[in-house]
Order: sequence, then C-alpha cells, then structure tokens
Amino acid sequence: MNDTDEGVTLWRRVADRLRVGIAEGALGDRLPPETELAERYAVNRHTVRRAIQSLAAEGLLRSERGRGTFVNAASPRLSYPVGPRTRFSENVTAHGQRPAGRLIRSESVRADKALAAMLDCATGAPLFRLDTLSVANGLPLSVSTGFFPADRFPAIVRHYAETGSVTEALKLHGLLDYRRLETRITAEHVQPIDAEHLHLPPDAIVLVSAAVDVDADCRPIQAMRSRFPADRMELVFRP
Amino acid sequence: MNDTDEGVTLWRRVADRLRVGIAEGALGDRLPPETELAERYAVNRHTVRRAIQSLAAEGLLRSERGRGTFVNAASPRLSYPVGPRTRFSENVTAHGQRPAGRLIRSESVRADKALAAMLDCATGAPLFRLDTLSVANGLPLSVSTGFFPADRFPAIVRHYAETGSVTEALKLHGLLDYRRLETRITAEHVQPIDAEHLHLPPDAIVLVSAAVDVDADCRPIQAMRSRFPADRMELVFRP
DNA sequence: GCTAATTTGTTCGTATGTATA
DNA sequence: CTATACATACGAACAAATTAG
Repeated sequence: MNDTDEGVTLWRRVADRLRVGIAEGALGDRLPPETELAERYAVNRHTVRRAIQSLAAEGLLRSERGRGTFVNAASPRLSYPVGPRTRFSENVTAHGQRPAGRLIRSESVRADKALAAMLDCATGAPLFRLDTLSVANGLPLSVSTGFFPADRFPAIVRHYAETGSVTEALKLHGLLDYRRLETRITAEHVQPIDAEHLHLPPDAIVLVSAAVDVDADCRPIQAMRSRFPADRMELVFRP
Repeated sequence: MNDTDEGVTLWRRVADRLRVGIAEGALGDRLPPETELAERYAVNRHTVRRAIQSLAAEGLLRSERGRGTFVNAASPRLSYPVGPRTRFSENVTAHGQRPAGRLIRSESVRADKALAAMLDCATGAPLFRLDTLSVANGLPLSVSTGFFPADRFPAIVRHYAETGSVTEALKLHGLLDYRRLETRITAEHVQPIDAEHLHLPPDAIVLVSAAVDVDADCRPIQAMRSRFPADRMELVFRP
C-alpha cells in the first residue's frame, strides 16, 4: 500500500481503489471477502472495513452479514412530477402502476404556530392529522403526514380510509378542485418509523417535501410533509 | 453498561444514551472527551467512537480533531427559490447576502447520450463543462456542473471566470434571456470532492438538482447538475 | 436436517499521528 | 513546548448470520 502516497489516509486510498475496481467491473457483482481484500492491499481488515463503510454510505456498496459485500445495482429512479395540480394517484397511474394509499394513523391535534401560519388559521385551531403510506406495485413510495382543518373536513379520516385517496376524500366533502401553492424540498436521514414503512435501512436518505394545497379561493386545504426514499425517487418540477 | 440489555449492540445503546443526554442538555454544548465517555459508560473508546460516528452521520454531532465533539446547533435552512426564472445571483442577494461564483474547473467534452438528449444536440457534439462553486457570505451554498454547447458559446469559460455569473457570461454571448425548462430533484451522500468544496463531513447529504435551461425559442442553453448541502438549504418551488 | 466453513459485525487492546488549547 | 483530544491503523478474539457439504 504505497502507491502515489499523498497526504491521504490509508482507508481513503483503499476506498479509491475499490471504487475504480467496481467501475471497471474488475471486482464483479460481489466483492471478495474483507480478509482477502486486506491481504491484497496489505492493510488491516479494519482499514478495509472503513473503506467499505465509506462506499456503502455513498450507496455504492451494501454489506450483508454472513453473505458478503455487494455492488449496488444503479436502478433508475422513479419520477414523481410535482406541479400546481399534483395528485398522487394520477402520478403513479401514469407509470402504469396501481396506486394505493393506506392510512397508518390519524389523530386530532391543535394547530401550533407553524401549522397555523401555513393553514392560515388560529393557533390552537382543531386539525386532523393523517399519516398515510403510498404504495405502487407493492413498493412503498412515500409516507406523508397531512394536516386538515377539522371544522371544514370533519369526516376526512373516514373518507380517506374508505377511498385511499386525498383527492377523493376531499371530493366527498364537496371540494372538487385544489392546487399546490408551494413545495419546499430538503433531505435528511430517515426516521426509524418511516424506515419501517418504506422498507429502508436505518441509514437511508429521504427527500422531504413540505407543501401547502389551497382551494380555488386560495384558502389553505392541507399542509403536508411527505418523505420519499431518495434512492428510488426523484421529484420533477416543470413550470 | 447493562441497563435494559435487549438484543441491541453496545454502541447503539451508547448512542441512545448520548442522544437523550444531548436532548436533556445534560451533556452541554460540548461532549466530554471520548476517553471520559468510555470510562463513564464502561466501554472501550472505540465503542464510544462508533456511537459518536452514528450521531454525527445524523447531523446531531460534529467532531473536530484536537478540539472536541460538539452538539450541532439546529439552524434554520436557507431557502433557495426555484422557478422559470431561477438566477443564483438574484436568489442570494434577496437574502441580503453577497453572491460569488468561482470557477473550479473547466473542460472540453463531447456529449454523451444523456447530455445529447437534454441539450437536443448530436451525440459527440462539442461541449464546455464548467464546474463552479457558489458562495454567500463565506458559506459555500452549492457546487454545480454545467454543460454548454461549445459552438454557440465559444468563450463561456473566460466570460464566466471574469464575471462569476452564468447570466452575465451568457449576456456577453448575446443571450439576454433564458428560463428554466425542468428541474429534477433527488438526494444522495456527498462525493468526496464536493465535500471539500462545500466544507461538509464525508458522510453529509446533498440535494441534487438536475436542470435544463432554454432560450426564448426553447432551444437548450445548458444542462446543469447542482449539489446543495441538505442541512443548510431547502429548495422552494412556487408555480 | 445437521454440521462445519465462510463472512460480516462487534468489542476489546495498543500504538502512533495530528491538530488544538 | 506541553498536554489534551480526536484520527488512523494494526492485532486479536468472539458473535451472528449465511452458505456449503
């Protein structure tokens, strides 16, 4: 382990070697065992493990105890178009997938300051909180937490549970149309509860979309915070 | 280390202890040294380090060599509005910050299949690749890789280096106006090179924005791929 | 179905390097 | 300059899951 020895740490040089080996396909679908790599690169097994850990964090590798370390297949991401008229059910059907929304949890809550500002209501106003899981073809695509004004949509929980669709649930309340006012995107490590629902490892990354929908009079209908698996989804915006 | 010993690994239990200690503020702004934590929890220093590493990956902690391990202040994210007329310089000035774009690297390349599709040109067409770093108030906000048709913008590299702005560089080529056609958002772990430029730890998360800008005739001007620190930025879309 | 070998995961010990106070 | 504190690296042992025979 003494090639072009810059001021770079040993495990980083090992990681770089592995990276090119993977890119060239010289290491194949599955990496040699850690002990063999350690021998090959003349380093301690811990050093190899540190390098693998780094590449696993990038999503390039995946280690499975007792089985080995594997090169992750770069699968194309599923596109999720976001626009003024974003509807989940329409999005997934556009991909030839069967949409399904399942109610995870519902709750009566009071608006805190942030929710009151987003929903343009008083602090402490009664809201319904709906936690939902969206699935297409058996693959979980997102978990979403939505807040609705309780006075305006008193039966939203039941309607959603029956239809599995926010659009349909709102229709049953007489709201025929709504649109997306604003979408804020960021990303973070997945929360343990979401990781379960989305079938993600505990260190996975989720795209977080915080959005507000309004009716034709620009009155806020719902504030929602959706979490998407970043390795399976991309959000697409076209003005 | 023998409290409620479930089937959880030692370093995870240490991490959980640290997490509650941080939440309660019992550990203060700065953690005790690793050796002291190891003694306190009756584990090896490596086990403490594994726990700290995990919490650092979540963004909760930040270790600095020779100084100590610190609790990260949860700072509000900087909003980056994205729309048909997205201009980086306008965005940052809107926040009362001084914009600055610095050329990291430039290169002549040929369009591969994906680039050719995005830029509506032939595969193999000559392009200029510009890698740029955007900074506001000394804080790096994004690294961006842009591809421009070489025949149409032969002096784009020099113009950008002189002005530090894509908008200005395009103006010097006679292009007065352009707009955003499409923006695709996803997220991933930061690449080592980007981590350096953005002053991020090697396991940080970046928002990745892949976008295409077009001129008034809808002809593609540039294809770009920008990386934003996910813990410092949010992307805001308003139709 | 059971056992042994293989392979990754965890935990300890020890030593040295490097940046900071 | 010295002490402190995190970073890297090696070695050893065992645990846990999987696979091969």
